[in-house]
Amino acid sequence: MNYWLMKSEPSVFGIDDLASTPRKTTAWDGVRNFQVRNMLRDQMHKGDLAFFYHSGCVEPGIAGIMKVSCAGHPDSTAFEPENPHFDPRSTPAKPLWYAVDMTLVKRFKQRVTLTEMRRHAALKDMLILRRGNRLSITPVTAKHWHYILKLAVAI
DNA sequence: GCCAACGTTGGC
DNA sequence: GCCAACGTTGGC
Repeated sequence: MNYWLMKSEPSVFGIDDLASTPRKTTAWDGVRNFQVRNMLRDQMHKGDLAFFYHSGCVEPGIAGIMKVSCAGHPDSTAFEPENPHFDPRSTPAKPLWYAVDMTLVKRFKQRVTLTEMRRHAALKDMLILRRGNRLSITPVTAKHWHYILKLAVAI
């Protein structure tokens, strides 16, 4: 059982969008970074939990929890010429890019903001807090996961 | 809108 | 294989 943090810009797709999606489930597709591709393809397993992180907005932070409802599968948006994520290097026979399906577990009543996370020494090693980190998905340790859950309740 | 960080591309 | 140029991310 692994824990993850997954970024999305709420102006594109936020946690409220996921909540209003049928079965509260979406394909987490369009990732075009090889490091993240490897996590999607090889390391994210059904049942893993992930924080839904809002980036590129007024108050960046963790908005809630999702779970992996389907492990890595070829990202079909790469096959669609009309899709902005189209990549001719990827074919159904030899897929280059992968996606997972994510299902909403819960929305936090109050979000754990980036500012709040920075205030806690216990979280200082989190990849998301590291300067210049741009990976849209990062692994989260069990220790950090549970610490943030407590923050989410306490705030 | 600015800028740091960093991945990708392509010429050599 | 090197490295400059370029594009993207994302906090501020």
